[in-house]
Amino acid sequence: MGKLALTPAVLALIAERFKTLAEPARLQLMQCLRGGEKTVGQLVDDTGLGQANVSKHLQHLHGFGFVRRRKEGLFVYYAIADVSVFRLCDIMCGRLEAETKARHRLLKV
Amino acid sequence: MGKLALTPAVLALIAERFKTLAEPARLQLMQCLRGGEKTVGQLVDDTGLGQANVSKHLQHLHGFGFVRRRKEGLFVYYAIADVSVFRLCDIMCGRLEAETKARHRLLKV
DNA sequence: TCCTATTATTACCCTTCAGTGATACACTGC
DNA sequence: GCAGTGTATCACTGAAGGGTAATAATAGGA
Repeated sequence: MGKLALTPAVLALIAERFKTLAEPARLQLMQCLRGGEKTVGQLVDDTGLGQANVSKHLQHLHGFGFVRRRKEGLFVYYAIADVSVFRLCDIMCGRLEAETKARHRLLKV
Repeated sequence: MGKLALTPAVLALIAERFKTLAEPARLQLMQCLRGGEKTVGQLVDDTGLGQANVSKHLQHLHGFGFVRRRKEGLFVYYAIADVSVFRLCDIMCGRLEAETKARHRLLKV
């Protein structure tokens, strides 16, 4: 594993960050930002979520360093701050596929 | 990214799995299982969590394929079913360290 | 069979948090 | 200044879920 000792305190920090990704709305926002930086309004339109809701989720993502923000006039542009998120999702997708295959095996046997 | 299309439905499934890891108690259990399979009682002793609590978390982890179980007499042995969890934690640890460094830079500048 | 040990389940309390409408704040142009 | 637009915050509600004590289910031994 990494260099950090996985004390309960560190595990709590890690859990906190997993929790940030454990929300469909936030994953949807990250997904929308894959194409490049976007304003809050664009994200509201693209996701169909409420404006207050999007703003709150963006604060959350920003607080944990998943996105960065850039203010330009009236608009605030948000962008992915760290591509590691997609590696995380990749691994989870791999698990999903493995689960599906396992279910298929169970049904066939 | 992976081969799966990241539709809202798939994102919900991914979020569900992140949520499973978004709990210090469950991470602690996984961490305890790194040394090899253990009984519920051993996990209760090692973590200091309540028996009902541990059992519930194990059901949760098992439901999403993070651990596997083997019954032997009175005891039930649980073990890690998929090492990808540790890759996920590794990435999160990397993010943690990056955050710490960023904070240091902010304090020094 | 009865007793004991291990694990799972139930019922409950309580906290956390997503979603929302209203409102406040920030910026631009008139 | 004022009006209008984009974003953030506040206050509130309802649902989801963790922790726990009590109880049930399961297995082994006397």
